Amino acid sequence: MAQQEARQRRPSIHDVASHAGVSAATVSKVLAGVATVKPENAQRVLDAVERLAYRVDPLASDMRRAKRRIIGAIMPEFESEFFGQMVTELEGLAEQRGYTLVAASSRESEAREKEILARMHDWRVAGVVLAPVRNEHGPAAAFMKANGMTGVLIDRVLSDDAFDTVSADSAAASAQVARMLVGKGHKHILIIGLAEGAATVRARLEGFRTQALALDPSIRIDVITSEVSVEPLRSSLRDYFGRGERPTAVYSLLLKGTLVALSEFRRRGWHCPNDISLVGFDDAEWMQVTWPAIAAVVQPVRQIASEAMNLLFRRVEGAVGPPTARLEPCQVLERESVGSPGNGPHSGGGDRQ
Amino acid sequence: MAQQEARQRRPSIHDVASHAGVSAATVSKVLAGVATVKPENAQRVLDAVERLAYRVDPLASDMRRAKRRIIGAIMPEFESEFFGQMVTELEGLAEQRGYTLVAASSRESEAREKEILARMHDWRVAGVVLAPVRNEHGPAAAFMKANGMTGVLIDRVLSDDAFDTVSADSAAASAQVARMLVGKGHKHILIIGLAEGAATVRARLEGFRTQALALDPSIRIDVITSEVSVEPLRSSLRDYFGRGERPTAVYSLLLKGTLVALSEFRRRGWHCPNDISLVGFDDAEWMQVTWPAIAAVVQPVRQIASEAMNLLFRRVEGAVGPPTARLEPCQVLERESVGSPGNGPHSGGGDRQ
DNA sequence: CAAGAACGAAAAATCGATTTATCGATTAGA
DNA sequence: TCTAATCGATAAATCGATTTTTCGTTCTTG
Repeated sequence: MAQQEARQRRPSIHDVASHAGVSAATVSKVLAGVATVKPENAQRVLDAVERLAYRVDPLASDMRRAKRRIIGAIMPEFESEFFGQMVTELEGLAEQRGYTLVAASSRESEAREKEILARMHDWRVAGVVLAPVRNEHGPAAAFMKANGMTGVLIDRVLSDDAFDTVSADSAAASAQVARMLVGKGHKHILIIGLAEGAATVRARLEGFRTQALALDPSIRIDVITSEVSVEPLRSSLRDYFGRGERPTAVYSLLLKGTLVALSEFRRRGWHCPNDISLVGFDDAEWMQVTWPAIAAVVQPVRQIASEAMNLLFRRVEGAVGPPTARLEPCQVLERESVGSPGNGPHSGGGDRQ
Repeated sequence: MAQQEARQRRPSIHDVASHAGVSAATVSKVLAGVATVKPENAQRVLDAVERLAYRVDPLASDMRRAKRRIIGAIMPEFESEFFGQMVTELEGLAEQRGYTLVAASSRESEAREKEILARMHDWRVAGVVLAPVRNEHGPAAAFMKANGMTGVLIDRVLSDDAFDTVSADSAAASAQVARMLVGKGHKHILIIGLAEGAATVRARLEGFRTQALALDPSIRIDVITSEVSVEPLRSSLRDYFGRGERPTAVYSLLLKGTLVALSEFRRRGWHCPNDISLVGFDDAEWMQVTWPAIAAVVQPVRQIASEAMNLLFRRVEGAVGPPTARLEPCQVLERESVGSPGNGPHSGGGDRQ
């Protein structure tokens, strides 16, 4: 009977206190490592904790303090490798500091983003890592500002006047892609992307354009973007190729664009890199096992996550001062999907590494 | 000053009460929709709630009840599409019921899995959706049992004597793959997988073997598995091909195996499906844009998630009775990576759809 | 030896809600 | 008319911790 009861209800701090013959306050102090406890009593508390298998209730523990030991994370999606890794990293980092990470997906919707933020505000999270759907000027960031929440913005942001930001150095990476493509002799390059109204996309675009034109002013750069989803992008691309445009290389500013480009190449029977070269922003595991392997810009997920958490906890602990805007360097992987133009179309598939 | 204070401290139920000229208990009742409140007072409460922009603190609200409105989800990883989608689905489902989902990654470690579970127990979660690293007999499930937690096991499980289970019907899907491959005339098939000690893997293996042998008793089925990680699998596969084994088709029991197989094919310059056919368990977006598109078994993520949550909440609400073991049907996508054997090796790369 | 500092621990207040017990006023029944 | 039942609302207990306040000893020190 007693056993069953013990199995049912978790022991509280008072159970430990009575078993140890001290008050609840003393138990709390021992567990918090406060020195003003007689060693003898401390030992008895520890024994009782051991015997009852007592563990503090984080929810009750968080009740009293204004900032709870919870960190919120909002990602546009969980399905991609990038955000999946990001959540994993953030989770580990929060855990290391004794915090619990609550992650939610905005599913690429700004309305949902704001709702999630409101829920997290209800939970009185100590801080939020927000990867906005569009950019730092969305309603979510405004909500955070209006409610005095502490947070860090990552990924699709450049800089903000209220929050620290951390993102990949898109412009530098794009410039490197430009050097690679122009260096290979490409003179007509197509860039595809989802505009998202995002400063990041513009940075990628301008980073590329500036560098490419600096290297070769006569270069032709076409741009196809879509405001909303990937499907319009797909049809625009189809139209573009349909009316006879023949760039020798395509640079996709985002992963989904890379998939779209590949599937359009498929439709037309074009092979990389003989018929056309391809580079994509964002790496994925499959890109190195396909034939050809796809050249990609690798975003420094770990660095972004770690830097974001550092900045966030600095603010959580009360640091003041103007917000910082960090850019973490990317790595550009040159793989088989990039070659020199003019090898002639359909020159056979025998190009191995 | 007062404004700043108001901006700093969130209004509590007592603030609402005093603004409405009633007691906190009345506010609580109005918000809970209890009928024993004078309409006039209810209106005043609602007005005060509106004016102060009051929102219930879920943490305080959950304090009193034994089961909090939190659902825990433990996945082996977040990086793959399958588990990413799974978390997204579970999150939405929990949200619909007014619960908060706390997701954590066990990072393929049983030790971590148990630790996470202990943390969730500390949080007094109402229930847990656990996708175990190995199977239903691991230490995590034992912990749940020992502590009387309510939960549902998904994915790498078949059935359990304590918890409801939901997983894809691996055996049936594998049988379908067998019909596909045998029907195409394959007589020497290699199966690769990570054993994981998992009943699911065995189900996939046996489902295939049974069906294949039933259709053609003379068929040769080789099996390569690795207990721990993918790297041993890769070297085993390399050895296998190295010593001259030439199956005409490979069936990978898991996504990572599909990637390994593809990269080995690459190394040897083999093309699908002319040199060898390939089918993988688990679909991914990229599989339909590569050349060739990779045939795959699609797991019914939404159905698994939805069924798991239904079962879980039934238990949370107190349903008793023997645990059920659900198997959700998969879909097998026959794509270009599967062909008939004997088209001869290296017959050129011109095989388009 | 008495007054005060120092120490350790218990008692009580607190966090923000929910729920139970209590209480006052109105209405019904005898 | 007096008691009992009913209704609506408030006060108080509760959840499980933490933190502040209070209190009783012991140890100094003048």
